Amino acid sequence: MTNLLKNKKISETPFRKEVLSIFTKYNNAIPLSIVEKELREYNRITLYRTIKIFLEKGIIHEIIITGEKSNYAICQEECVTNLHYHQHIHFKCNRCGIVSCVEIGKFPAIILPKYKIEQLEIQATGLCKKCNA
Amino acid sequence: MTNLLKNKKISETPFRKEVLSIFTKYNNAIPLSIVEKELREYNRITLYRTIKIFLEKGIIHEIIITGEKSNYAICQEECVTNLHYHQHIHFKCNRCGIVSCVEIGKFPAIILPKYKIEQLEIQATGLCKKCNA
DNA sequence: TTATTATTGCAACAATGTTGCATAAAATAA
DNA sequence: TTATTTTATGCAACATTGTTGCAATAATAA
Repeated sequence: MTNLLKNKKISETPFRKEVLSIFTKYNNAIPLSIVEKELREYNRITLYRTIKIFLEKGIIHEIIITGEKSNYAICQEECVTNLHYHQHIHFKCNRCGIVSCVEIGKFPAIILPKYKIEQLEIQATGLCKKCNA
Repeated sequence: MTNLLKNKKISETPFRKEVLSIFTKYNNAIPLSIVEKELREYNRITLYRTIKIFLEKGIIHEIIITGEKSNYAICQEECVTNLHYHQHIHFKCNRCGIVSCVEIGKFPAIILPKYKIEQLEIQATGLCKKCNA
């Protein structure tokens, strides 16, 4: 995390640092609306561009659960730019509403005859650890 | 398919029949832009409302592959309204661009300790049957 | 055929996202 | 450190996507 921006070769500006710190603060995925609330003041356009470049550089990744707004979460180290081969599934809790990346022991092998699968994304909804307790 | 609209208890209008026939014509998922192209003329608002009610009534379902526009496909019979427990995965071909529902023999069992999984959605990208040949 | 109910299309708006360009700030070279 | 180059920011303006109230119209039920 120390100097993630420089590592990814993008300029370190106060705004980008602030947005990054918001993502690091949460350990689950968050929608843009939460980023906006955390920023005391911000420029809409700059925020869009910041999100865009963070996505491009593999700093964050986007999680779209059908019927929900986009959520964003910090990428783990194995997340190479533009090739998000997740070893986790994306989970949305129907009770608390939190979207998170859940590590999974062994990723299921899906075999489709004659197809070539390059990327796999698994999304689940239900009750999270806390809400299921 | 004969009288799907009446079965789902929504009025049968010329426009709805036309939109439905477009979805039936394709045997893969299609984005709104294709529906628009197939309709010689249409009202934007009515189309949105038609898609919305088709989704609500379980006539079509929405497929959102990260980074892509929404695609829509006719629901199979097992698709009960509001509870799309797919026995297929959603596949996007990186070469021809087509999004489709691919039937899968046995759905993988994903177990997350302490979580309760209610719905599972699996998305894959790669090369489809045709493009991989 | 008539009465009731639901759909359509218009106008107007709201939310979300993009682009060109001048200014300001950050990174790099001297 | 300063000067130069490169990149980011903010404004204005626009594009796309989706929504709502309401009057007119069409579909269904009686």
